[in-house]
Amino acid sequence: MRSNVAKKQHEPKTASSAASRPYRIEDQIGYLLRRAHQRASSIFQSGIGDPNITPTQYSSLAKLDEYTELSQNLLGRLVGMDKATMQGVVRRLKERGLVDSRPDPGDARRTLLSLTTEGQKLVGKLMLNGPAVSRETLKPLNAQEQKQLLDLLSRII
Amino acid sequence: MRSNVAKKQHEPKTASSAASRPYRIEDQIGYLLRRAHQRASSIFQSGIGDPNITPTQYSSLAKLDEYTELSQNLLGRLVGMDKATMQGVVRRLKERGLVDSRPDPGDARRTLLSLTTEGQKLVGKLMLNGPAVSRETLKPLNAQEQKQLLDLLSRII
DNA sequence: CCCATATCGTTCGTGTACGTACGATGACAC
DNA sequence: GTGTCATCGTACGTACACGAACGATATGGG
Repeated sequence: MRSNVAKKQHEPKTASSAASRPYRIEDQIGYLLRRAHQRASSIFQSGIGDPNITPTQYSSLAKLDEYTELSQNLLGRLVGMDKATMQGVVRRLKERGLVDSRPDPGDARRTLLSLTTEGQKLVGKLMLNGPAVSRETLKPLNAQEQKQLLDLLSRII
Repeated sequence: MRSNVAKKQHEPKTASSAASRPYRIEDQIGYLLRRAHQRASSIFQSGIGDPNITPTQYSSLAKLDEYTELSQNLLGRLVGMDKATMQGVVRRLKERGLVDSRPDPGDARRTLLSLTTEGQKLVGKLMLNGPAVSRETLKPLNAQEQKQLLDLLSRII
């Protein structure tokens, strides 16, 4: 017992002074979020039904389906994307003919975005797969844990 | 009660058949992970002590600090990065003089990576701020919830 | 020994994601 | 009205993340 204290003279790198656990990258929230997000994206890509649609594109299409018409800036706020990022996402969706735009008659700064007929058809199809993608991502957890995780995540956003 | 059934002929978009809740993007695990990861990255960037070090670079440096010398491929596996991604991360770290490399004497395919003196000094400084970054990210939750979240996340990776 | 197979690192292309800076427009105070 | 300030969309640069393809090197079976 006493020798235990004596040995402390040369602490290993991973030692934890005080009561806090050792600081390990693998236990940090940022690291875990990055890894979990990677896995979720991978499952999304293989399960949503169109390998060319990314998660951010999907959420943008879904929001446009919900609201019919939105300014680019507002859409960005609704799906949590920087306006510069939004610009690239919208450009690609327009290039593919999934989204259309027209100037806002009441505010010359704004561009109003909406789904094309093709965009509506696609998002309708993809949203059928949405629940299965979420289910697969959460599969390692039981029902209560799944709910807990969603709740905890939404509270740290 | 009976009229309720009759009305079902024209369900709104957000209707949920059966017992499942309506499918909303904001409640999906992938969406929440993306947003949470965004916030964590933002807190990291402003709190780690060097705005030019990214989360992936930080975890790479920390792992090299732990293992002294690693092949690029193995480092990538340890920090959960694609080898193509790893290549870019390592290139930038070498350009900044934080990481050094030498050919593996026993296997000509491998490159052994290690921290330079400057890299060691920097990672030592940054790791002092690591706990505060994690604490800030988890601040909206109490101690038990924080533990739960880390546990749930590690189980879906 | 030699060939098939696997691994390692690189390169290229695409798509997020963000910071910064810029011009154009709108809103408001004066 | 005119000037100031905020907002909207754009442009550019950097960094992650992944798939695909490639050359070089190891390795195991025959």
